[in-house]
Amino acid sequence: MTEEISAPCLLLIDDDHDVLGANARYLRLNNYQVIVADCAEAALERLKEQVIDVAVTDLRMPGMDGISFARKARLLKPLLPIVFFSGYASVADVVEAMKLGAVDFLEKPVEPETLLAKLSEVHLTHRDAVALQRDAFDIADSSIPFRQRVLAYEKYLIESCFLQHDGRVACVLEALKINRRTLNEKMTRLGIQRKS
Amino acid sequence: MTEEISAPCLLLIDDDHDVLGANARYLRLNNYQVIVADCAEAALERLKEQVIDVAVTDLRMPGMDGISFARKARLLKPLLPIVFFSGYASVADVVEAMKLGAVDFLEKPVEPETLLAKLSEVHLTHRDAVALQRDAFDIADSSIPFRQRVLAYEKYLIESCFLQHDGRVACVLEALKINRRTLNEKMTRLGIQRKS
DNA sequence: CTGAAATAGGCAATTTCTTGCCGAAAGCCA
DNA sequence: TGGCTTTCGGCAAGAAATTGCCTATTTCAG
Repeated sequence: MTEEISAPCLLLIDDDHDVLGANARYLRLNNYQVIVADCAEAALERLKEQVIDVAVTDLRMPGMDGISFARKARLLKPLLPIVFFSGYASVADVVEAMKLGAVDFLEKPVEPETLLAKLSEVHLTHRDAVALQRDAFDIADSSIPFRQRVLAYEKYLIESCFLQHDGRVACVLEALKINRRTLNEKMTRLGIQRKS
Repeated sequence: MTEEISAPCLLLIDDDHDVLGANARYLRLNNYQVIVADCAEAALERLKEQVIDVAVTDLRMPGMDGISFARKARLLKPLLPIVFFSGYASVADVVEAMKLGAVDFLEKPVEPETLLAKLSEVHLTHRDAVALQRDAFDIADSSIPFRQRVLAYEKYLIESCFLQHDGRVACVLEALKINRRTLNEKMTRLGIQRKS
């Protein structure tokens, strides 16, 4: 397993100090290392100076809003998972946020339990097919080397094939018309784990 | 330039026949080749048998809804740009749709002009992805061997990189971080011709 | 037309990938 | 438990890809 055991580092952004404090406390109790910021500007500073695994931000804040924050954050950390929450989000807001690569958009009031559940989901799925597809297919980022992209694509092909065939190796071999040893080799090389 | 002059092929899905017909007419007048489907099931059939550049679907439909459609469509065509529209979308709906790779989510009523504008935007930003799909995925109803797919992907990567860099080999080498000899070898093997 | 810069390709050494063979481990059902 | 099926991995030969070196060809500005 390549699971990291260390506490994931979370950047929590909310202009409401009470909510911010309460959520931070709850998450700290649940094995998160939480960094708080009460505005987007401060959050960007934290982002520059620390290694952050995931950011959770309010949409509407005085000063810079969540969308603008995400836009700037993307420049700093292209792959940072960002979770939004807001009480009065329009469809356009949500679309914009998701286009900026938000992993989810929660509606206020956000129960700490919900947030926690969401975070562990993020932790689990972020490396999954979606991220892979991004590596393999995102033309916008032209800075990814050829080899890396091809490998990401191979990984995506194999993983999606496993998904489609319910994890049966034999079926995958048949579908991809690939030698079993080759598949095994590639899975080892690409770090693909079979999940039941 | 390999610009295609042919009309982009659009798959329009809506269970309301009146709206469907009206939009289809309008788009056809504006140089789109429009294929209509009044339910998701029919749309999937069209997707299997035809080369589609972009799909536009209602969210709420009797039978399979837009989200389920997108989920299945993704398996067939990983890169198909899908535009959703709906009158009463919840935040969760929009999030789900965007996670499935929707390029946008419009709110009903959708003015034909808005849709048209959105489509040309999609056409601009997804030109490359659509090209890849043609080369690497349209042939692929999952029965295409692994190796063949990877080669198609490599070919796409190289060709699109040449497009982006105006045919300059040196720039392509730099962008893909690849050895010149390797690039030449691959181009020979993959049958890639440089065009000025 | 001329020379510099960019690009292509032959050759060969080296590296990497593929894959058959065989035995072992894991999972499953009666 | 015992046998059957599925999957995995070490080993090694063979196949394919990578890449440096050197030279030929093409392109382009002056």
